[in-house]
Amino acid sequence: MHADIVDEARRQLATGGAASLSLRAVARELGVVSSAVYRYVASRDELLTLLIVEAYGRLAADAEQAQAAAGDDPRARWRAACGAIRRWARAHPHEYALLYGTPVPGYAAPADTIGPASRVYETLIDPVRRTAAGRRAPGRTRAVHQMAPALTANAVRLAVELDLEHVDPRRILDLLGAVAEVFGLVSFELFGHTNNVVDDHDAWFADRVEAMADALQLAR
Amino acid sequence: MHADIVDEARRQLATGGAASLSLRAVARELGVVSSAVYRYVASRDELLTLLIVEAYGRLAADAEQAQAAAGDDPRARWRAACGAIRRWARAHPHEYALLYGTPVPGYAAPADTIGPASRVYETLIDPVRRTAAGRRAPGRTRAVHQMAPALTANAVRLAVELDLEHVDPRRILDLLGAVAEVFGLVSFELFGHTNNVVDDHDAWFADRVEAMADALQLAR
DNA sequence: TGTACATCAGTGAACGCGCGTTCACTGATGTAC
DNA sequence: TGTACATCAGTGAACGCGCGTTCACTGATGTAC
Repeated sequence: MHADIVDEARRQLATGGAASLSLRAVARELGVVSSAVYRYVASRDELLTLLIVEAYGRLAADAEQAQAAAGDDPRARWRAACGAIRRWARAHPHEYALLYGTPVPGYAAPADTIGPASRVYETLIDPVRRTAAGRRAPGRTRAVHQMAPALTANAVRLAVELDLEHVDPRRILDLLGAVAEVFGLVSFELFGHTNNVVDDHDAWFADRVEAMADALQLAR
Repeated sequence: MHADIVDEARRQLATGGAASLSLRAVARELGVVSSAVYRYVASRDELLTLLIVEAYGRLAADAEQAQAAAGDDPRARWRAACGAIRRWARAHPHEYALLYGTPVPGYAAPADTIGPASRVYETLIDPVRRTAAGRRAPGRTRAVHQMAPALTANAVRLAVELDLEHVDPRRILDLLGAVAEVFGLVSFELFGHTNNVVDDHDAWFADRVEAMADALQLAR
């Protein structure tokens, strides 16, 4: 029953978005009186949290699976993760919006959502880690700007936490930027900001993924 | 009165987000009966459209003004536009979310919003245009991946439409990616995805802005 | 094999709330003669 | 200068809707003796 509730809630989320998800509607669809769902779920917010955690889990599972199928090449793994994220987002736009769009007003994401969210990022970090461990791409020394000391410290902290000890701080910041770009690209496409701008979104995304791989100097 | 309605609506938008904007609440706050606002506004959706158009206008005005104050240097103008966008977003998070976050469910943005939205992008395009017109940054020939023919066509079309005729198609696509990254960075920060990851958001954003300027080879 | 009891999933009614939108109306203002 | 009229901003009541949450309850199931 608990599972039925979450399933039905996900169905409604997929149809109308988080705003139009209601416990009453879930109960109605399940052929049960509205107060009955309170035996299984404490409140609407708790249900929302369940949906968020589950959505992160599904997205992460997709990305991980695609990445596993891509073999050992860092660049292939980067492509696989990016592609899986975009594919999942297009297949589940409202769930994507719940995770990466405007936060639901009045809803504060509890700590339970941090872990599942990290699993997604992990797939984007992986190719950089593998590049660092193995041989690097032919070193192109770019004339880059100076990095602020505070940023370097931040990058070093992340390197330790994310098991990227031997990665250049510069590249860790580039990776953060790339992550933001990946979700920026997907959000732009999904939320309609590229209408009349981009003709072929598949090609566009693929091109950007490759450009980011270049910028991150991922090994081929 | 019409102006009072829009003002009050914006106040409510700023407080609770688009979801909790109601005509009744606006009327209440204006000390007027709820049906009275219908003399000035046809529906909630129309009011929402007004707010969107106005928000784009304010954001664009901010960015343009900051850019004008930055002088002629393309890199300075890029920094100014990016900085102004982020500053505005942080000052008006709910309005930012209305423009670049999850689309309001059941609301279809009419064509009136395209123009104002473009004005914002224009400030990000400007530095590339100026770089192309003037001298370029020292040419670093990057070993980049092949571009799909369809994408080149797309880039050429955009070049014509955006008055970027003499800009390399490759750079036009890089610019699109940079635009996505700018809004991706701001959204990540605003929507809480960088908590416990980024320590100093000011420094982080500034660094990425510089990195994008490097990637776009903006003239200094 | 049969009775007494506990468990607990689901009921039904209610509370109190807010919303968008319509519609016939009042009553003040300003204009025309 | 004074009356008749039109305009139109704002009223008040209503329609019909949906929501989250609480609470005392029924009645079927399964267990214990």
